Amino acid sequence: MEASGKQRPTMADVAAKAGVSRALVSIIFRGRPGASQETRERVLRVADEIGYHPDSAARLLARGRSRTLGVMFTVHQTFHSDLIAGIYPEAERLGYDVLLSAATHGRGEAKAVEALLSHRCEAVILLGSGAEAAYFDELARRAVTVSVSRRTPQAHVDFVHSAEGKGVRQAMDYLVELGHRRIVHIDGGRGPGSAERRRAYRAAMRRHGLEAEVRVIPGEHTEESGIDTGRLLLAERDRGLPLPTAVLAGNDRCAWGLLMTLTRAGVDVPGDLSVVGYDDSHLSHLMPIGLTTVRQDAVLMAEHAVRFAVERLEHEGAEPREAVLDPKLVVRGTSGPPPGGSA
Amino acid sequence: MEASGKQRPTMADVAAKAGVSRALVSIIFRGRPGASQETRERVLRVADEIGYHPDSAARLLARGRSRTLGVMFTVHQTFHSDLIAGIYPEAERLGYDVLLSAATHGRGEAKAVEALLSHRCEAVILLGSGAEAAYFDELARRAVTVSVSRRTPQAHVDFVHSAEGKGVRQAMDYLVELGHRRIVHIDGGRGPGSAERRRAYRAAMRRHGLEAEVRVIPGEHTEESGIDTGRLLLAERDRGLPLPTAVLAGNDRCAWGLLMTLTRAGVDVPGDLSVVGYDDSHLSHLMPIGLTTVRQDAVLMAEHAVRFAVERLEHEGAEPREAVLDPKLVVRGTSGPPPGGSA
DNA sequence: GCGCGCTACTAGCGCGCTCTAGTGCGAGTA
DNA sequence: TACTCGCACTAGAGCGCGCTAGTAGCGCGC
Repeated sequence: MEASGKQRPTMADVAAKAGVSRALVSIIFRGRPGASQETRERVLRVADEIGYHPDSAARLLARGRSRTLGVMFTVHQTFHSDLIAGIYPEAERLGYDVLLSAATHGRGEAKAVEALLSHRCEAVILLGSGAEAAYFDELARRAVTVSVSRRTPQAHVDFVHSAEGKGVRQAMDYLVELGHRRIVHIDGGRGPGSAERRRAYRAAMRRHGLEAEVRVIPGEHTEESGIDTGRLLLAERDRGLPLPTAVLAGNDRCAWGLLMTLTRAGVDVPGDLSVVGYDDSHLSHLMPIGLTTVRQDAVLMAEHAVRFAVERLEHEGAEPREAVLDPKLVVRGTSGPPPGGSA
Repeated sequence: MEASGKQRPTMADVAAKAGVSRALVSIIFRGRPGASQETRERVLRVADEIGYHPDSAARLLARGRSRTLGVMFTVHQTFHSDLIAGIYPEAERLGYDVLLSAATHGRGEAKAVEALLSHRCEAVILLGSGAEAAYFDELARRAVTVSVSRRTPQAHVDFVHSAEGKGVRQAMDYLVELGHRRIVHIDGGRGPGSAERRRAYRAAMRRHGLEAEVRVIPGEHTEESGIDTGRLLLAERDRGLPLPTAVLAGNDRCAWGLLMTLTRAGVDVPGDLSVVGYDDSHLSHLMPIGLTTVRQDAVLMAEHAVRFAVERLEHEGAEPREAVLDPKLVVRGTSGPPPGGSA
């Protein structure tokens, strides 16, 4: 057990010790027919004894295919964690390996993706990528590419996202029905889905005859953004302006920041103001009074993404596809009728 | 651009097109001396033209060393995100690649680690592992192993963690000095560092002559745990029992859940009750009034972990080491004097 | 002219595995 | 007996690289 004498045993070691050929060991480890039951058991036992574990790198090099999916995600994006949790089981079910690479501050998406590609991922699944169509296309030339959440219609890759419009519409209809009129939207800037959500918000307001009340506050998909907006609204209130009666946040993280800020300042949610999020990331049902939010089913989205990738890999020449999942409004504790029964 | 004609170009392609040998291309891509400036530029240009990118799998197989660090983390653990963000730059600085593998519900640590190992990671960095000493030892035989946050003294691996005792002591001294006496601790169950924190809490209470007030509420390092505790305390209050004046949570996530629950129920933090977290994960300064917490410097911890791994890899036979970083109490908005000036 | 050192480059083996094209052998068939 | 067939197993090429041990060519000193 010296610190660094870690000579990994190889197939040849197993073969020698079991008194068979290397090829047979390979057959056995791949679970192919062509070995008798006894030999199979003996070889596996020997392998276990000497601590043999197959080497993916060599395996992956030897067969042309790597059967590996690369996933690019952004650190601290809670919804990405939900997606990752859904990707693993589906990939495993289909016999694929998963490699993760994170984009962080100082390590851009491109770098994260490059790492995946250089490890021979056959397909890349991008979670909430902020890249442009040209980049998607370039990527598509190198590997099967699936973009989750971010839709860039021009690009020649698979997309999985939810029908942002429908989600927003449900939320808006719900709020209006409760009597809200002063409904503000914090948008997600260049974040995935933001443009569609913003557009749907505007459309819904118009449809309900509330165009005069339309107000989009620029934001991001971060807690900071919600906090900033909270401060902004409180400052306005202190200057005598009325608070909105409902806020549709860009995503759950933003809603959360807003909620914290307002609640701490004594604003009663949902008594004084309703807050609706977007994503239904695992945080939202954790909030003590659950967050009313538009649910994107992370597991379903993850499964679609994996399946798209695998199908494109296994059936050559398939055209890129798009999965548009129906989001669903989940009413929890942060929403209710506006103060005074109507705005 | 057919969907799946992705024949990656190889070194041989570059060599042929540039009219040099494969070996020279290799030299150039490794940045070794032995090629003239012009040839270097020409080859790189050609490589770029045909879209050549080196293949890690082959590279890794060819040189014995993979120069790859594997990182096992748990999905949804915010602090792990902070650590990951710190690991990348340090690894890159030292010329190492990083592979991530997540443990999720249904995909245990062992599985996540196995994936890393099979991709030939030379070292494994475990973030907040819940494994036992025996597992660490077995792992240590297969690869250099560094455990972050979780300390298991018996095991023959490197450890990076913070001086839990010191951190808790600082927090407790601070609270007591403010006049708190009814200080409750929500522990982290089997979570990393919990045992030490619990012990330190008890010791501090005793040292301040408050053993009669010692109260440890069993918990976990999750938001749920904080929420549950919050409900428990509120229920007690409703039955006429006094609230504690301060709560030392197991980590920030737990503190957060508690904070949400209490705040929503109208408890004034820090007026009625102070809350202190642990970790200083990026959430804590995001809370509208920042969370008073014990700061573990994620970046520093990450750097230590990477350096430990690399040093063990490059200097054979080095003995396992332990880095104990000093945590530091960060006083923000969730703590203050107890109601009435003293408990 | 010769050996010397230096730079610029090449030949070819081997990393640990997969996979195609086999070989040997006993049972079944005519 | 001669043959085919199927099963259990093996030989060996090759995946894309890294790397050691070279070679070719050139300027230099004597």
